[in-house]
Amino acid sequence: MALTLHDTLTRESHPIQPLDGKTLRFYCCGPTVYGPAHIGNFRTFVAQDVFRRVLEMGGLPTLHVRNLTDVDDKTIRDSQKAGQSLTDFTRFWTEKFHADCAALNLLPPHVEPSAVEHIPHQIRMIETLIQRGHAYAAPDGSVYFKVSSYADYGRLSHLEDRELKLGASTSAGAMDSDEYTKDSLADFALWKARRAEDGPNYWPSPWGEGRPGWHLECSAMALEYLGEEFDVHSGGIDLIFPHHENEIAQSCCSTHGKFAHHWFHVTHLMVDGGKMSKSLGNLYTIEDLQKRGYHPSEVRYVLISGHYSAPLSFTVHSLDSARQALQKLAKFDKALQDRGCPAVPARADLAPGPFTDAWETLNHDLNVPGALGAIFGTINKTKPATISADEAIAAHRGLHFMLEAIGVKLPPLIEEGSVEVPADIAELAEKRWQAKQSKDWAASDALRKELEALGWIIKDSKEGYTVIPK
RNA sequence: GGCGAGGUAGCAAAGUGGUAAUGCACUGGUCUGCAAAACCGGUAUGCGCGGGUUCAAUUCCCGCCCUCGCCUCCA
Repeated sequence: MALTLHDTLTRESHPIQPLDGKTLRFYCCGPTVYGPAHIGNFRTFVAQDVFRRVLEMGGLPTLHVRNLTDVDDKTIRDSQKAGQSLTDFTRFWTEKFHADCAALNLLPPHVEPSAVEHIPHQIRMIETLIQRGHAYAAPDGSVYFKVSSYADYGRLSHLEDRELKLGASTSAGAMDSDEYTKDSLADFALWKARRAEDGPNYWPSPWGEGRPGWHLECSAMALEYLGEEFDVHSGGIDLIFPHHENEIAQSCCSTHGKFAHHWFHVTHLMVDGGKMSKSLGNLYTIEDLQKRGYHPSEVRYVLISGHYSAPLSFTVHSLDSARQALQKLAKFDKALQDRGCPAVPARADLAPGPFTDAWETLNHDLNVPGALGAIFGTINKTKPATISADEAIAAHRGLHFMLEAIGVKLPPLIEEGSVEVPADIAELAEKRWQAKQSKDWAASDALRKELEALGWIIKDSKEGYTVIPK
């Protein structure tokens, strides 16, 4: 079964088939490591992770490249502010990013190149662009890409004649002092001349000391690890313009290839009805949510619960909903284990089985929410206690096939003593048990209500009771 | 102004030219001293608004309203 995926460039869905017939090669724009990534950033990385998992579960090997932007205005500025070397500063945030990725059950990319370690590659690309007449050095030592030299500029974003529209934007960027030496406002920097405020962060180049522009690193590293043409390029929807447009221009003008054949863009996570952003202060990190008692697996579940192409409304409450949904999955798994299924089925045994409709839905433009609906549909009509042993095994393997495809790890069941009960709650619960034993129903019920008001539920059995959070 | 996405039950969110998945929440029943869990059932005559095409539209077409994103370095 081939995955079909919408392509930003053609605005149509296409089956995903590897250009080389063997391995699906794709590039994802990675994080700028100058602070903690927020869950909006992670929506994109999670969607890319699902993309990769679906291909691999479908039997297609992948080559996944995702860069680290560890040299740019923000990393340089904030490392200096922190009094650290750029290397130490970006290493710290890279490690934090990796920890968050692991917590979210993201598969590590096969290659994770660092921009600062590929400056020679970027310089080589600039030299080629200058030789071919697509770039020029300005008097101050910066180098710019000449947008007018590339006829197809704007094809991805459908933004053309951009200069005519300048002024419509409220951004102050265009007036930045950086931009003074450009021939045209549309031109963008390939190499930025050293500035005093960059401190020790500059590198030698044929045009003087400086550092690479942001857009260039992705073109250079994609070329290095994926070649002149590769299958899919992905990122957040806001990168379409100018970042991806610029990448296309740089790559197509410096090589003989067509660069990425398919563009996969993920729409933003919405919070408070708008885009989550640092400047608006409505930004959540994984750590923020962990402090509020949520597990990253619950965050992942929320992030995949909307289709990647549509805005997804995030609320803290949605994490509670995710927790219950995950419990439902875990309970189904437990019921199948009670029928003799292994805790973790062998990967080689995984097959969609009774979850085939969910698998088909997932392969239709990565429809995770639709697939989740189909998964629960199958669960609701599959009664572990009454089906045959073979059916139980098939259901178990199918469930785990789907969980692997969407990257969901089952949580421990809440009833299994995974939550610590505070001493005062335990004491109240014991008092209620005593009241119940002496058949003092009034006192027993009063204590139950009291505990419930405190957020705890008593679950009685013949031998005793357990206390679980509400 | 240009380009793009979206408006489906309390919340979230799929979907389709043939009469609305799923999760959470809520709720009725069985069970239980009462609960919980489990199981059985219920909860949008309706899919932003107004027209049109059609035997049939939430799904196609036209117009309109609203929300959101991008328009130079934001996933």
